[in-house]
Amino acid sequence: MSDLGARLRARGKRLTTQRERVLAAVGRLGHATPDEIVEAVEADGTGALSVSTVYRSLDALQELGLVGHTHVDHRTPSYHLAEHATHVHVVCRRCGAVGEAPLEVADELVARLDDQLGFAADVSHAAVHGLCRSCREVP
Amino acid sequence: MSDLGARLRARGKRLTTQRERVLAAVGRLGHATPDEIVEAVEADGTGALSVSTVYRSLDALQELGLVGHTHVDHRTPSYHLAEHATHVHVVCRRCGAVGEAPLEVADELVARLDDQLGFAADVSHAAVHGLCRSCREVP
DNA sequence: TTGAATGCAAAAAATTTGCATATTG
DNA sequence: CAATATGCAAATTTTTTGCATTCAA
Repeated sequence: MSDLGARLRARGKRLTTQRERVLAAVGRLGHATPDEIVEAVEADGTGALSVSTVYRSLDALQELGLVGHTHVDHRTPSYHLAEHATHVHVVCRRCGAVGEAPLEVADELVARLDDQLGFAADVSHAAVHGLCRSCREVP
Repeated sequence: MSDLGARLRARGKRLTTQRERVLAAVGRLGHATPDEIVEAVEADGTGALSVSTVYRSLDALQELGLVGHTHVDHRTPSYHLAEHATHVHVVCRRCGAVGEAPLEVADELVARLDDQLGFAADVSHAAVHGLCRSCREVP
C-alpha cells in the first residue's frame, strides 16, 4: 500500500493524509456510503475531514482503481476496496431484500465480456437485481 | 397492457391515468431518469404531472415488475420497461465510457443464481462495471 | 515554487413527506 | 363510501462548486 503515493503521482495526483485516511476507512468498513466514510474518518482520532474532501478522495481513489462502488440500495453508492474480494449482491426489486452469492457465479460473464469486448469486469460487490425466491411467486 | 389495471388491483393499488402515462413514457423513452420521464409525460399533451407523482408511479410500476431501473451513470437511476429486452451495459470505472453487450453474456450467471438461490435475476439493462479495453492497459 | 488539494459555506440536484383534495373501485 | 392517489410546496438528503488558503513534490 506504500505505493499509493507512486500510483497517485503517476497520474499527476498527490499523496495526502486525507486520501490515506479515506482509503483506510473504506478498508475498515468493508462497504460504506460516503456519509458513513465521513463518520469513520472522523472516528479515527485524527480529526474530521470536510465532506467534499471525502467525495473528492473517493473519486481519486476510484480513478486509481483502488476502490469501487455499487448501488446496493438503489440510493446511495456503497464503496469498497477493489481487492476486498468477496461476493455478488443479489437485490430483490420488490421486497428489497439483499442476499449474497459467491463470486464464481459470474465467472462466465466475466470471461465473455473479456473475450467479446476486452472489458475487464469487476463483479466483486456488483449488485444484481431481480426477484427473490418468495417474491417471484407472487403474480 | 390492459391488464395493468388488474395487476394493480391485485395488489390493492389503483389504475390511474397518471400511472398509465408514466408507463407509456418509459416505453417511449427506452431508458430514462425520473427527471426525463417527467418531461416526457408533460410532452404527451395531456398536461404535466407533479414530480412526486412520477416518483410514486415508478415505484408502483416497479413493484409490479413492469419497469426496472439501473445505475448506468452512477448518479441518477435510469428506468426502462421490464420486458424491453436488450443488452447489458458495460461501464468503465475510469473513463466512464458506456458500452453494451448482448444479454446472453449473462445466461450462465442467471442460471446459477436461479439454481443456487432461487433468485430470478433481471440482467436486462444491468450495468456491469470495470475497465474498458483502453483503460485496463494503464497501470 | 507551483500546481494540486483542502475546507467551508453556499448552491444544486434529487427525493421524500405532510396534508388537503380529488378519484377509483 | 372508503381507501388510495394526486398535487403542491416545503423539507430532506446527497453531491457539487467557488474560492482563498495550505501543502506536497
